[in-house]
Amino acid sequence: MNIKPEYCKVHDALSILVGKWKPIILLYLMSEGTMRYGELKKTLVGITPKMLTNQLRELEEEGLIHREVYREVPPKVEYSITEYGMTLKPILDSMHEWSMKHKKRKLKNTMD
Amino acid sequence: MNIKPEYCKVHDALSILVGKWKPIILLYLMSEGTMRYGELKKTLVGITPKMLTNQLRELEEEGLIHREVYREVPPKVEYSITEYGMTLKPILDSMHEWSMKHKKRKLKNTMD
DNA sequence: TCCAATAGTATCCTTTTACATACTATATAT
DNA sequence: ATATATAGTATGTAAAAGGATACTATTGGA
Repeated sequence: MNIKPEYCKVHDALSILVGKWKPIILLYLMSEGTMRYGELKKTLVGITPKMLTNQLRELEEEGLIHREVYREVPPKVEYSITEYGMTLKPILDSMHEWSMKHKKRKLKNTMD
Repeated sequence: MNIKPEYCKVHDALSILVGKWKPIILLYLMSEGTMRYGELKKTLVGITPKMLTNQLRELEEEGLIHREVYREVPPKVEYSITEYGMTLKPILDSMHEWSMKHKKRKLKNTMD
């Protein structure tokens, strides 16, 4: 265990999951296999196109998802989870399990 | 699995771990048991007093750590992990394990 | 009487995230 | 010729997170 946050191993895993929509995008792709841009946009209620593109690009840069472009008109782009992305599943699972067991939702969130 | 990030269970666990120094503070308290403010300050190289207090207060609000004030002069305050805080250990462990296995540190980070 | 030690506050500033809204390119079908 | 569908860009703003630096209260001991 080291001193600076960047040297903390936990920080490495955490940092690639941080982003308002990243975990949920990963979860969807993990369970759906493949989704088109528009499909994701419809699913992630409230996300702006800019934000969606941004989150997808960052996940892609990390090698967690794959972006497949079909050269058609109108355009078609499919996103899918990579094998590497799949390695995050145990982490997401442990968080999901923890939340189910322990998290009493806070008042400020009940209204959303 | 739901649509808005706040409804995603993973988000609950994630959100309480997010904060530049939170995971590392939790890890230290988990392994050391109890630490004084100044001890944490010395350990977390580069943290400002404001930031340290802020992170500690947020962890305390979540019930993850306990703050024990000794009414002495000079002041003495001890921080310790709570039982509830300890429930996060499996998550931190899974992240640590993942990082050890998979994370090839990126170039931009090697210089820090 | 003044200093040291501890656990913070107070203020101001910079950087990073996220949100809102409007706009674009292009082949096909009408 | 024009509208359509899709996957984005562009631009500007607001909110949250984090950083730098200086300051405070207390009191037992020199």
